[in-house]
Amino acid sequence: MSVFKDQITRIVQSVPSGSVLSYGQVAAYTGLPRAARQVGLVLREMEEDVPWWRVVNNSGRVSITGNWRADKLLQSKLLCSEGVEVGSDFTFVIEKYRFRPTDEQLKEFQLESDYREKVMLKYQL
DNA sequence: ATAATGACATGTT
DNA sequence: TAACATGCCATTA
Repeated sequence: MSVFKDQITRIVQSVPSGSVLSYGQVAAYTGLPRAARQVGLVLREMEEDVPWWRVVNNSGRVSITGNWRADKLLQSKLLCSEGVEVGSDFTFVIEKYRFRPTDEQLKEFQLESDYREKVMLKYQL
């Protein structure tokens, strides 16, 4: 298992029920802010105990495709069951549910302090 | 080594 | 708004 996958696992597992975060956000927390696409590729093969459905497109929509064990409808249902109001067009107001880690949580992602501040700025509303 | 492949993001039309 | 184009980069073939 690569470090990248390992980090993604930890990050996604730290997201509470009812919250969501974008692929780019996950990427940013791994220290590779431009690796959003890879996050999706990794999630595709992820373990069962990782709440993959809380990871969404930054524009506020469920964008999952080409996965044999999960599709947009399943993800939408899972999110709805957690209180995220997903419309029939698979969109929702992301800023209403976006996961905003505490300083403590961010530190657990082991990022350098100056980089950590940038990430904080980018994803606070 | 090299090249193709995307559950993306962002800026331009 | 929404569609399109371009940049990205860890994996895999």
